[in-house]
Amino acid sequence: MAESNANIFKAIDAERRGTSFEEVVMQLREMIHRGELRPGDRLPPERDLAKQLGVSRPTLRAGISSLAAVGVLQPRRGAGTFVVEAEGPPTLDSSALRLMASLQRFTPAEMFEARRSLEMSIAALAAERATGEQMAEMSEEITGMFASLDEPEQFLVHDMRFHQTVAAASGNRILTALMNMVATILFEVRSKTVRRARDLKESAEMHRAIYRAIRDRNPEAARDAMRDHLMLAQAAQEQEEELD
Amino acid sequence: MAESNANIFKAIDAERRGTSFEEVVMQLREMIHRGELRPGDRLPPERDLAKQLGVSRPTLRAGISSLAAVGVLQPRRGAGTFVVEAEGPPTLDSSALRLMASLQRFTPAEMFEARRSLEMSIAALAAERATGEQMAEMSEEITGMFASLDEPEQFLVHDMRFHQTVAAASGNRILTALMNMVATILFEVRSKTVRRARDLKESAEMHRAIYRAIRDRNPEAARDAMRDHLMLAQAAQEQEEELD
DNA sequence: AGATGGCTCTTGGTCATACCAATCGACTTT
DNA sequence: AAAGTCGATTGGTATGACCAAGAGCCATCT
Repeated sequence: MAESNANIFKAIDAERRGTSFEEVVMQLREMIHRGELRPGDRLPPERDLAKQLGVSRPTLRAGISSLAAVGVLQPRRGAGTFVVEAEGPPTLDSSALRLMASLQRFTPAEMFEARRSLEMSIAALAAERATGEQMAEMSEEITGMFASLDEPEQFLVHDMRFHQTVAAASGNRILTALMNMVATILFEVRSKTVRRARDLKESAEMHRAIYRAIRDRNPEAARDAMRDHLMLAQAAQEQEEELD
Repeated sequence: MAESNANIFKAIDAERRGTSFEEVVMQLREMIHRGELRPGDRLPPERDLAKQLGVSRPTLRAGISSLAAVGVLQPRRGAGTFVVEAEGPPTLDSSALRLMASLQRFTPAEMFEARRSLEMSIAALAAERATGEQMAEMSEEITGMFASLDEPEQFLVHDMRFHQTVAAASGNRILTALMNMVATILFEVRSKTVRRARDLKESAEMHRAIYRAIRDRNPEAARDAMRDHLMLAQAAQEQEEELD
């Protein structure tokens, strides 16, 4: 029969021809990859772009939604759709990881361990590469921690900034982005539990140990200090959760 | 004027009321987080779900597109939309990282370094936790490498499977997922360059060194062996690129 | 002349509706 | 009973319209 022939052809032709909207996503990605779209650029209006790509506006919008979901595009009503600015610390959208955590039932211990692995590597790299400026910034954040031992909220800000600075000093933006992904999720958990001021002084001391190791250009010591710090932080977190 | 009053109220009321389609995404995410939607589950038909959530079908579809973009939902035409099965190695969609690489101009050296950091941690963990079964699997893949020294394509398959097995043995699915993200992108680069058979034997030997360290429950040795292996792989890759 | 307010146009956000295409299942036929 | 067929279900796309929020222009007022 002719129909079975058609099926055969379909099977042969099974080069996974994506749906039309996947085609749009691919087109846009390639435009970005080829540098035709640079950070901060504005895309043509949806109506024009849809015509230009030969698809309907809803289809185009589905593609834009996908790219917006991964944090690459940023539509602003009335203004246009923009390629996201690559400013500040590189951040990958953590929603994907958060959803995967829900689906696969990741344990907090697993997440802490992942963060520890990332930050230990980052600390070691920072010890090799940190500039004087970055080290000064770390020092300032530690000073800020000691100055806010009785203001947990403020302390947390300095804490996060310190880790950001170390990550920047590592010179590896990918590790930085991955660390941010994991840290964001852990932070959401942490912000739910009451922050007790008890351990803050000890925490600040451990940050100082990390800083000293980096300042002394001692990667192994930096790695160990970071491990000690995060192990303690995890223990404190788990202790707090038991009390709820 | 009444209008300026309205503006004032608007400013006060600035509780960042997300767009309607973001509301949909949030609803779906919470359903997943609360366990109402489990891996493999099928969502209600779009027409029904749209009515249920009080939005139009295009809006709902935009939300589904977003979640599909991060690999959580998987629409199948004619069948329905499913929550993705959490089977096999955990894999986060790498498109986000790939796009970020384009936007921020990540260097290959940076990506190699990120992979190295991740896999060194993974190897150390695997040395502590690998089961006998997993070690046997590693051994088999190494055998496969030696058996395909003159078939680069086949060798590469065993290579990748070995690293997958080590990652699984690490017991940390987050690190595994992150490693896969980075490795996927590097693999895309690698598959473009011609694979020369010259170094395959040496590569296989280094894999064996990793395996032995894991078998001996020696985390430090495993970490070092993994570092040596990936450093050499990077050097070989860079050498090949010079020849193009 | 400069600043300020409002107006209008651009542009993303939403909706309703219709039709196409792939899949699945029940029914019919052999 | 097995296999093919047809129809219902369901995601994919298209058209067209309207709403809402910025942005920029212009007229008015100071």
